[in-house]
Amino acid sequence: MSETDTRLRILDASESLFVEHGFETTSLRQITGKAKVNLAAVNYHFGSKEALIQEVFRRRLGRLNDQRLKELDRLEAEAAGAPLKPSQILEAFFGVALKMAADKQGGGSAFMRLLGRTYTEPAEFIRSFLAEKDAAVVDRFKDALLKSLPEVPCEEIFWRFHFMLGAMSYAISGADALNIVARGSIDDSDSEVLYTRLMSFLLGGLRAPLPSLSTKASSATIKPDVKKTANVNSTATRTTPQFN
Amino acid sequence: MSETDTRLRILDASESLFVEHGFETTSLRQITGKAKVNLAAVNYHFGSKEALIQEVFRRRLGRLNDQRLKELDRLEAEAAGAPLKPSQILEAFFGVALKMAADKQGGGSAFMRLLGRTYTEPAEFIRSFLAEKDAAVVDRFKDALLKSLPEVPCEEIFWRFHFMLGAMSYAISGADALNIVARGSIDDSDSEVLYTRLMSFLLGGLRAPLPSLSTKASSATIKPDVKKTANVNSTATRTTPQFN
DNA sequence: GAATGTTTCAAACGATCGTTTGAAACATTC
DNA sequence: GAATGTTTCAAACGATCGTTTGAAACATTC
Repeated sequence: MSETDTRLRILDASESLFVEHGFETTSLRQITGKAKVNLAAVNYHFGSKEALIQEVFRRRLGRLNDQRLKELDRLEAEAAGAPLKPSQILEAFFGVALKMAADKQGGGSAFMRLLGRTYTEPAEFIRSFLAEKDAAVVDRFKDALLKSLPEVPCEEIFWRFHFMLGAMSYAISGADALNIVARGSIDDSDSEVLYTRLMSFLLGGLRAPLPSLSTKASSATIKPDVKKTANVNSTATRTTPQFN
Repeated sequence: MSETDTRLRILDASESLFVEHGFETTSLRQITGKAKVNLAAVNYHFGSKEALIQEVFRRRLGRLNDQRLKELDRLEAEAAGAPLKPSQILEAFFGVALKMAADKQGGGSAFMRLLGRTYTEPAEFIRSFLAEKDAAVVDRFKDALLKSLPEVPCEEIFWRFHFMLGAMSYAISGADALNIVARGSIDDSDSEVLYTRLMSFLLGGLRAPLPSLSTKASSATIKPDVKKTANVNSTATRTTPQFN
């Protein structure tokens, strides 16, 4: 068994066990048992459990974000300076992720389920590690969105990006929970269908009318009825009446 | 120290520690230390750590879902049989939740951050416990949405509901992660602003054009460009061109 | 082929976990 | 106010955790 073989076996076993049971509940003995390697191998090859967790993410996150940037580069080169359509940007960011999530054989499927819920992970070192790896990519996509939707304030872009991440997270990892509530009537086996479903939803949310944010907000009260129609779309005029 | 006092101190301490560190990482010694009660008090009053976790949820989830149903009842009584507007339904479901999340003094704030990420919790007993408590409420709201958006298939409603839950989860628990990426430029202190932001996004997503789902989908391939425009809105005709 | 470096292995380390115990303290009942 | 029931307390239980150890096995170097 070569060095890399042992390393890979540990990484693969860790990944699938983390998806199934989480970081804390998964013990090194479970991991080394599944990987069929000696218990001490984890500390020998990775140094610690914490470093192993980071390596599980580093391995896949690099490729995911590289693909995202490559796709964005391609689109921007094609557009030759013109702003991209929102749907193109979302497809580059979320499409690449869902494609990885759908790739059962490459092993990316399990990883994406793990990634989805890790943004809300309580453990500080994981969250900040993840955010650090993503910062550059998010910057590029945020800029593209700002260019694509010039009427939308930067802060609003950030928030909607964040909301979209949440929707994607649940889309990937959530069919289990959804099915308990839906009493088994949900089928998430078809990743293409899930992709088109999610993309419609995300586009609708991203291009929703801007909320009217009163400049001097009384922070305690919530006024659900106050809302103003604003045009969010840059490539055409939206004159649709609002149905709030 | 009365019985209920000890119980309450344990529940409150658990809740805030669970938010901060998660279920598995929080030890009973941390909890009883923070609550200033004896270690054995947890097993005496709750039976086990698992039962304590369930009680933390039971305590607040009941009230949350009761309020949601009460609000829906009120709206439906007002409408007198007519279908509600999608925005009304969302406000009853998500508005009540965000109101609880914004209520710093009542302690609901911490709980909602916890709840948001618990739907993707790996531990089976937590997920199924949660789904069981929510099933009745989700049923009622799903029915209201189906009535409100008769053109939308039931399965699509389920998925969009699920996506919205994800967005809400990130909205409530996610400003930390968002701020690392956004380099501290995000302010989530104003809950009213967050509410209007999220509601715009959710409504946009819920009323997005239906995706065209090819009846015989090749489950491996993803075709991001195939998409059809469909009218989702029930209360008026949407003739907006699509900008995909 | 001896020497050196790398990887594996079984066993043990100290620490911490959730839970249990039995006595003491306290409250309630009659 | 004795008896009974409830709650608190310090201490210990066995189990499991991540990590370390030192020898053995294996691979590579010269």
